Order: sequence, then C-alpha cells, then structure tokens
Amino acid sequence: MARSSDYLTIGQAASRCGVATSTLRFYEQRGLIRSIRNAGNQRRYHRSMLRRISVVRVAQGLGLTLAEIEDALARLPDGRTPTRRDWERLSRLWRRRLDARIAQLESLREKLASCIGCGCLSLRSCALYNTGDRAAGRGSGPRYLLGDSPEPQ
Amino acid sequence: MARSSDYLTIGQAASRCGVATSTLRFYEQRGLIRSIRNAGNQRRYHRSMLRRISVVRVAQGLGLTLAEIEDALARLPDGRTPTRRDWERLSRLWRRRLDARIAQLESLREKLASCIGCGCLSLRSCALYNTGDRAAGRGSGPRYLLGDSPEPQ
DNA sequence: CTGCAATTTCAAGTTAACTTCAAGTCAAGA
DNA sequence: TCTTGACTTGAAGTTAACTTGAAATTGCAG
Repeated sequence: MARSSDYLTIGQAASRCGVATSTLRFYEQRGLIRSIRNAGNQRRYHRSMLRRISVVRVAQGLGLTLAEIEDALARLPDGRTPTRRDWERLSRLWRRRLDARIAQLESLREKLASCIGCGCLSLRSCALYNTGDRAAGRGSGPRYLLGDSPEPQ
Repeated sequence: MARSSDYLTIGQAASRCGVATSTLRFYEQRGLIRSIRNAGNQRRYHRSMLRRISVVRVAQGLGLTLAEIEDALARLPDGRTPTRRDWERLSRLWRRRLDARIAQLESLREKLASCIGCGCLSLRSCALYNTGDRAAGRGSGPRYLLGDSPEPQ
C-alpha cells in the first residue's frame, strides 16, 4: 500500500524543503520530525513529513524558537503531522505573537521619533531608554532580537 | 578642572546604565566604549560615557548587532560620544531599519492570515512558505530572528 | 591596621541552531 | 565489478553577546 514514491531520501526531502540534510538530522535528533529506516539503515521520509518540516520552517520565520515549535507540535495527538485544522489553530495562535511583536516595534518607533529631536537619552526621563523591550539577562548566550515571548505557550 | 564626580567606577557606571560590569568590560574590549585608569589600574568612566552606553543599548533594543553599532559609532569624528546632532542622524537612520522590519512583519502577517484557511503550505505555491524572510544560511551560529539587514550601513 | 567589597586579567563556559569533519557504509549506473 | 555520490554516526566547531571563575589587587569603612 505504501508506494516507494511515498518515501524520500534525506537528500530529496532536504532539497524539496530548501534545507540542508544536516538540518533534517538535527531536527530529528531534537524530536521535531521523524523518519523510518530502509534495509541499509538510511533515513526515508514519508511525504507527509514534508508538511511538518514546512510548518517548522514557517514557525521559525515567525520568530519562534525550536523549543516553542517543539512544544506546539508535541500538543498534537500522537505526534501527527498537522492537519488542516491543526494548522488553523496553530497559525491563529502564532498570529497573535506576530501582532504583539509588531505592536511592540511600533511603540518603539514612536518613542524613537519623539526622541530624535530631544537627544536626551536620559536614564531617568527618556522613554526610549526605559522601554524595557530589550531581551535582557536570563542566563548566558546570545540576546534574542525578537524579545521575550509576550505570552508563553 | 575635572571634578572627581565627573568620573565613575565601573560598578557605578554599570548600575546607572542597568548593565552588568562584565558587559562594560566586554564593550570596552570590543571598542564600543572607553575608560581611563586611576592610579590603581581601575577603570574610571567619564559621565559622558554613560550617554554612549545608552546609545549602544538603545540601538540594541532596535535590533542592531554590536558590529553594526560599532560601525555607526566609528563614523563619528574621533570616536566622540554622540552629540545631539549625531544622535539625530543616527536615530533617523535606525528608524528606517525599524520601518523596514515592521513592514516585513506586516507582510508576513498578511500572508499568514491568507493561509489560515487554506492550510496549503505547498512548497511551490504557498506565499507564506516562500517569503524568503527567514534569516538563512550564511555560515554557522544562531539564526537571527530579525532577519537580514535590509540596507547595510 | 583589619577586613571585606569592588576591581583586575585571562580563559573558559553558555545558548541556539546549526555546520563541519572523520571514517566508514550504501546505492546505483557503466 | 568498479566507482562515485549519497548516506551513517558522533564529536567538535561556529557565532553573538555575554557570563562565570580563579587568583591576585585595590579601595575604603571602622
């Protein structure tokens, strides 16, 4: 029942999704995607997995971390590839994140505009400096440019 | 002529700017800021340096990397702390970055909205998937969530 | 003068999201 | 069968922006 054309090698899957093969192995190791093995221990991806990879990539484009994406996908019943309905729910959820981020940037822009003339940058009085938008201080590592998640989950 | 109150210890400067002392040492090592040394080889920051640190932090809040900030500050005559006029120019420049980023996110939001119903995520036809907004593939390291600089410099 | 907090330097660690490398195995066309 | 390209694993490297740690000084209050 499973035609061989339903399965792709890692190279085929990677080129279809526009990612490197190393990325797919990495995603699999993180548990974001899955594969089966052929007789020679090589990965084979079911075509439906392409959809799941796409969702991951779109979510990344929206600014989600792999951990958040992992979490969202893990909430799908028995780890299935998102159905149309799942995707509807996910994209609605993520849209709110995007809205929040845009609002944040717009507020920043306003503050910047009102500060262009004043040049104050006073630590006490400048709204721009006291915006609190900076992704600050939790642990080491790079500072994330998209800022903190406004609403976890 | 230089009152001692014109100079701050690293701890004082750090707490005034809301950063860690290690951050100031790191910035100095990167050439973003400067200090003089007292008799006992400890750093002393002139009050005007607080302003420069503020500019760095604001720029980071706008999503610029330290390399870009470094570059912008390096264009100021003999590395002076930004004057009101300098800040005017810088903030106008950075505002354009912010505008571009907001526009990018808004376009993404539109695409997402139009995809909520369709659930296609087709690699060929889906606008969302083919937005090209992902900060992809230049070298190793983390992928930056703010995307590529739309206009270098 | 004592004692403790703040500071110094330099090296190494942290985090995310991957990539690169080494050394070997598998697949498939000529 | 030969050869070449795709695939395997695990470990280590990459990048940004810092932080942490160790061992030694310095500053200042009492």
